[in-house]
Amino acid sequence: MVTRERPTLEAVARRAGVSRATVSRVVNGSTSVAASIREAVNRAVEELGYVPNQAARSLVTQRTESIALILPETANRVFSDDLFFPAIIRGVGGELEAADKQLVLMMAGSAKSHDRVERYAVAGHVDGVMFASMHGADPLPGTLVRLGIPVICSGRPIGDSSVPYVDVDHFGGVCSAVRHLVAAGRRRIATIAGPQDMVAGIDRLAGYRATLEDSGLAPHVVIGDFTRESGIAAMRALLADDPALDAVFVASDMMAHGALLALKDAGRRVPSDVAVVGFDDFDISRYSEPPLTTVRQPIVEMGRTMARQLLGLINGEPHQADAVVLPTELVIRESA
Amino acid sequence: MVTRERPTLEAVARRAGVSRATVSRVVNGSTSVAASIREAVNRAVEELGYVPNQAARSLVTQRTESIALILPETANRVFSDDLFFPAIIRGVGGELEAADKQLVLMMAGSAKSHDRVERYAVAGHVDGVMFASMHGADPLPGTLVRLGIPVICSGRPIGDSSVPYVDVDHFGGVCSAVRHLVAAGRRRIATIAGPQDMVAGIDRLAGYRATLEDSGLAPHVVIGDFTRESGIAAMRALLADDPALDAVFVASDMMAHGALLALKDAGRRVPSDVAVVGFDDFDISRYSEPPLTTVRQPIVEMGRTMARQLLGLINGEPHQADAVVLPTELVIRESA
DNA sequence: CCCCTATGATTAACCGGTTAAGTTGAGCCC
DNA sequence: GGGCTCAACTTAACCGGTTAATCATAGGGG
Repeated sequence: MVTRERPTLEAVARRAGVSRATVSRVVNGSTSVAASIREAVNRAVEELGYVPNQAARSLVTQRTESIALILPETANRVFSDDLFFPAIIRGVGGELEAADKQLVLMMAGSAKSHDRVERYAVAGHVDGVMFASMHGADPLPGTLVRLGIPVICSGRPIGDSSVPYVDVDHFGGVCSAVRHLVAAGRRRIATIAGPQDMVAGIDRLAGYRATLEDSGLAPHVVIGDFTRESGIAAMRALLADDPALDAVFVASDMMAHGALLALKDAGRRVPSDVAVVGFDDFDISRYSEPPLTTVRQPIVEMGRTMARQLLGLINGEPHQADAVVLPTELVIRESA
Repeated sequence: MVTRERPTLEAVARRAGVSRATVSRVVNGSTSVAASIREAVNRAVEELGYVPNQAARSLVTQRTESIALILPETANRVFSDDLFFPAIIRGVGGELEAADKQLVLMMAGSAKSHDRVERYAVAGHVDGVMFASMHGADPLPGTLVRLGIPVICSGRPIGDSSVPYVDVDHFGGVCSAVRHLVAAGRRRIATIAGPQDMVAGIDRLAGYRATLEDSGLAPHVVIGDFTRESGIAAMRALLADDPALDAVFVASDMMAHGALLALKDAGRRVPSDVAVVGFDDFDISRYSEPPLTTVRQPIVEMGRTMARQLLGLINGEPHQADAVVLPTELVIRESA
């Protein structure tokens, strides 16, 4: 493995017959370099195939040109069944690429890796940190903010108002979903809620409760964990509790798919016996049996927005919004 | 944004009453440091909350402790419908975390970003590079290898035998799948193949052709692109060509799901009228209607193996295998 | 008792850039 | 022509580590 000698600034300078400082200025596009010299330097750069050494540059600029995306799950759980993180990565990746920043991916499930993430960020290995969808009241984002590290969360952080975030309008989306069910004449509307240690789970349940109360209907809640399996189990539990239910709002498409399977298994027809509405609008909901009415949340756009906000923070742009909330939208298909 | 002063080696050295060099040796776990001094240094490190500056370290060691994973698709296509990349990331991520290396994610769809990746790797920003599932005969991996940069591909690279890779036994998996169909008495066995600029597409089609020939049956091929939509379209085309076909091997689960939808739409029953076998064993195949018989490939394990092989290369371990091929396995459910 | 060696610490050079401060020289004005 | 300004370049200090070379000290052998 012969890691070939790479040319340094010094080499370029010698070849172009100027000083290191001048080459540096040319490379960084500074003004106040005579056109003739600039050309000579550029030619030397070209001929030698010079590429700046990022480590050396970082050492003095205190910038790494890379940002971390923290996925607060163990590496094993992330991606197992979930289409959320991939979509976030897609949005973030596109935006960072355009800004010529590198994306460093970190999983932070265990307490040990949680530490690792903190040390890594504090050590200045990245210019900023983004947290994707957190559980519970994680103190890490707040800690980093207090240390002066630019941070953005996806999803309003629980219990720490000092951390800027990007989220979607869970509440509003759920309200329009549940109102849709009410308007269709459904009266026994249950819900399969998400985990209650995540904002997405909490807010969607709150939206359900509020709308039901407005309509003078009684709530009927079972909690799931956003997986298809939990959707199946939760649907069975709901049916056991209330065999006469005529609708269910499910807090994620994956669980909704599980619910559809369980309903079919129980001999219920969708939507004639039981109407089903999901939340996410993943591909899968277009192809489920029947196609799923669901609340679309713009996950890729959320990733993009997070990246944009973070880049703004890093560049010290003023008047950065502390929170950005993206709209959700009810997509009506056949299940309700 | 008050990026707080971080303590340096110098500060720790002063506090512990020793030289910088000694602190460096303690931090890097070198032997030949007296226990008493080691303790004093460690205490100082603790008290000051010292974390080494990676840029400074990289500058001298020529190591960055991070490795790149290249996803050779545009940021927009990756993850749109595909569960392959997430699984690779999961495997790679776990293994790298254990080795305390950072994962830098790069999308390399456009020619421009292709360049960017090359420059980035050549600039020594990463200690090694992994390519996930490539299209066509991409020269980049070979280029990097020739420059002395450790590289591993997922999937045998087309047209460049100098690049080490990790792959699965596409051919063997497909053979057992098609033999299973033949053994069940199917005689008009079609296939929906994958893109023919990818090894996964090519090898799976080759396996199909070989097994069919062995059995004295006639092949019937339509090409898809691994998406569900292409599976739907391909299945329709196959049925139009040969309404009497009694089985189809589909080169990916996503396309197989599309095929199931198209078959249902055409009024065919699965498996009684038409048997269907997929390839991948994604979650979705357990829950399709009917559950999908498919060839399981260990994608997460592939990611893990790639990471392990790359780490071996980076550490200059001898006798590194040039190729690792992981086994596939036929998972029989209800569709065939 | 002296010299040699082993052990463990320090000194100082170096990695490859950026940038403040200093130098040079051309152009302008009186 | 001399002094001043200003643009354009060079010099040199610095970022924060690693490590080869060097030095100090204690212990052991003759």
